[in-house]
Amino acid sequence: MNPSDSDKPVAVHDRASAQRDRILNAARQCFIEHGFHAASMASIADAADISAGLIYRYFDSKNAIILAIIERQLAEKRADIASLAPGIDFAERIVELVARWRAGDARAMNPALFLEMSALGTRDPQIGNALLAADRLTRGDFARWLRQRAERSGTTLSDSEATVRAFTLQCLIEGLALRAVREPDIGDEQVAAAMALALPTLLP
Amino acid sequence: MNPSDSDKPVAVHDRASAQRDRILNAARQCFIEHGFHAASMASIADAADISAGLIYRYFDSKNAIILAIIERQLAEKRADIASLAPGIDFAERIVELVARWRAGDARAMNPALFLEMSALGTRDPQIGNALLAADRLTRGDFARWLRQRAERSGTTLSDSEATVRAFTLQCLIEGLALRAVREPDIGDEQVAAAMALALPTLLP
Amino acid sequence: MNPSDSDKPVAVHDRASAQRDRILNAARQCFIEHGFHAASMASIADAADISAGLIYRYFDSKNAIILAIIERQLAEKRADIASLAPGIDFAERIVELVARWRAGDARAMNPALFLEMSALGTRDPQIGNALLAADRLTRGDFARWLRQRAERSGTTLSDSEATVRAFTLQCLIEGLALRAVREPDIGDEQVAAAMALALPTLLP
Amino acid sequence: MNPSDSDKPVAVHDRASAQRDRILNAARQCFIEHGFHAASMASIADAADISAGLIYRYFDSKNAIILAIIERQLAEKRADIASLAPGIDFAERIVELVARWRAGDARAMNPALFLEMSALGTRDPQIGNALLAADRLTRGDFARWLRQRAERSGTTLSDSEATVRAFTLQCLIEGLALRAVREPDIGDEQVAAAMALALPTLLP
DNA sequence: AATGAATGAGCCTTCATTCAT
DNA sequence: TATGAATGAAGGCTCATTCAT
Repeated sequence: MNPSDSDKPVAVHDRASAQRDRILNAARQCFIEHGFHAASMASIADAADISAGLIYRYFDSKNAIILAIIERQLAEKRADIASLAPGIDFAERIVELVARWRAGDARAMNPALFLEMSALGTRDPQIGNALLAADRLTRGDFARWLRQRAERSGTTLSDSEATVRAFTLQCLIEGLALRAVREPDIGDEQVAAAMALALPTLLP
Repeated sequence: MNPSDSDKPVAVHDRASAQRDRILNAARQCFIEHGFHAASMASIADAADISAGLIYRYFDSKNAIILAIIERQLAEKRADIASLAPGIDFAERIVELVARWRAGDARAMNPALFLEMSALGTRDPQIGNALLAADRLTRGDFARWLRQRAERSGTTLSDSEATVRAFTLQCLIEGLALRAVREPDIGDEQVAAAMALALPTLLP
Repeated sequence: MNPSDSDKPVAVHDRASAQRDRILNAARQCFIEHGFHAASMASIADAADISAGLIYRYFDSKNAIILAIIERQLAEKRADIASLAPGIDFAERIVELVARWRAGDARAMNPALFLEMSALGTRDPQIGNALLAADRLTRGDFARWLRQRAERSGTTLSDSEATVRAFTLQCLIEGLALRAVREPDIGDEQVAAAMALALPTLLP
Repeated sequence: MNPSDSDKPVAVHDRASAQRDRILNAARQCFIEHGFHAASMASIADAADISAGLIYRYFDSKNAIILAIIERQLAEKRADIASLAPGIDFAERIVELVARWRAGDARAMNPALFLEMSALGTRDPQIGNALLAADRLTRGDFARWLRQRAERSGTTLSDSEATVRAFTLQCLIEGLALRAVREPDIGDEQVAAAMALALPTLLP
């Protein structure tokens, strides 16, 4: 295998997807700072350190970028929540997650974006449907994990019961995301105390 | 008394604040439908059935309207939450409230607007501070009510304990607002079941 | 009748349609100078001595302006051709018309625009249909006139024969329009000689 | 003889002019479909199945391509018209030619392009001059042929008389080209009838 | 108080052209 | 020779805001 052309296609693909990533990262930052609508393509180009025109080689339109960011965000959120599950120290994990949200950890969902895209879903059906689908996935993840956890602790949880708990957990955690946006300097202890209060009834 | 100016001061004031209200109602509708940024002054003028120029006699700028809407929204939210307190059937009240949110009841807070302005608070310090202040008020309301309720049932609740519960309730209820936006056709029963699950530990 | 408000509606309408006219005249000039595509909205605004944004109060888009210009042009062409008919000195009239075309008389059809919009009709079905309809009208006008003329001179002309002559006249005259574009300094005599040669067989 | 460079000069030249042709064919198609201005270099590159950058090795600019296309078109038109001359069945030949124009025969002049470039000649002096020169050639061809034809039929035709007839024929035939563009579904019979009517006075 | 015409900055997007590879 | 990524200058259009009436 000739190395000089064996990985050419890969290289080409890498370049393109690296550029896409570069643009998406820049866009994410701009959207966080100014909102989807107020962030201009020029500002994204600036942040990505490329020319404005070049963006259109990688994305059809600003809207396509917004969509891509939203999908990323949904994936990040799913991952964030998946990261809660494994252990036993559930409350502690949530505290950490909220702290990352508040800190603006670039690898986690951004809560302000999360709110804005939720509002957007109200007006744009395509986005609305994507959100709906993602929410159902998340709830399913949660319910599944709760039943496993129940099993592990020797009890059982009916499907519907698991779903109600998952729903409630979702409300609680997203409510925390909202708090993280509106009161960015709330302390970890407050979050921890709230979790200590609410979780016992929700977890099997 | 000269009839032509007898009640002018009052009339003028009435007229002016009626106009302001007219504009704010129109703006609210436009903001709900298109978002703060995408709603144009022209569309607001249209909805208010006045000319675009006239708006500037009552508001300095579009931003001033947004601010006014946000303040209204915050008041509505406080009222919404105050309406929860009085009775004993707290869960039922929440279900009703969420139903009104989902239905787009014009006299209640609009949840999509609530999300969007929360995101906006991230970028505009003036808004951020207004939200912070409102949240503290709400939490105070909640805590006070919880302590009264505790007293009424013969127990006591420390200040800090009341605050934690208030915080948790806030997360839960705002989480429900978010759900109302993202899953507008969730049933009342799901909300009721979630409340039945979560409230017992939170209420004294 | 109070004169100060009796003609207000008229005044209002006048203003708007005066502005539309102002814009169309400017657009016509720009289109003649640069072509439909190459003329910019900014150049039209400049020529009309108004701001670029204002144009959009009177026209939906650049395309709407092009359409309006084309319709105007078609009307002008029909009028140009109608002006040929009345007299007996048909050849002379044609010579005059071609002279006006060559001179760029603002009240007559502009032959360069005529060519460009004919080409455009190939690509834009809306324009294509408008042209087709206008051409049929013109041919009808011509045929009707030929039959009247025949009658007046004591002969008759069948419908189909009149149509063929009308078609031939159309080709000849439009061919002259093309010549006016491509050889703007051809002399009147050449046109007159050509007409003297061709018309006898075509006119009854 | 070293096979690797034996026929290089020829090959290179062939290659280069083949590429030029390839590009011009693609450009012609694009120009017909979208017009000179609206056709993009990218679309031409696509149609030619080469990269956009490569075009610039063979042509200095888009304008150079337009110029080349126009020159080609003028040659095609001259050939089209030359093809009319040889026989006696002149009318029939014209009918055939118009049919080819309407059908978009790739080897004949394209009438929509013909119109567009005529309009362009109004604005770009270089093009205007090229058109003028071509028209004079065509008229000369025509006049020469008319005189030969006269001779053959035993009469004579003065230079100026031949020129007037040539001019008139040109108008008629170009008028037909215009008709071919604007009424693409006119029947051959109509064209034939028109020719039967008009030609007798024009041909010796 | 009220209108709506007018402005002009700024936005998204396209495209001819260049250049490193 | 050939590619296609990259640029940057326009271009069409929208919109908050102002102002003469």
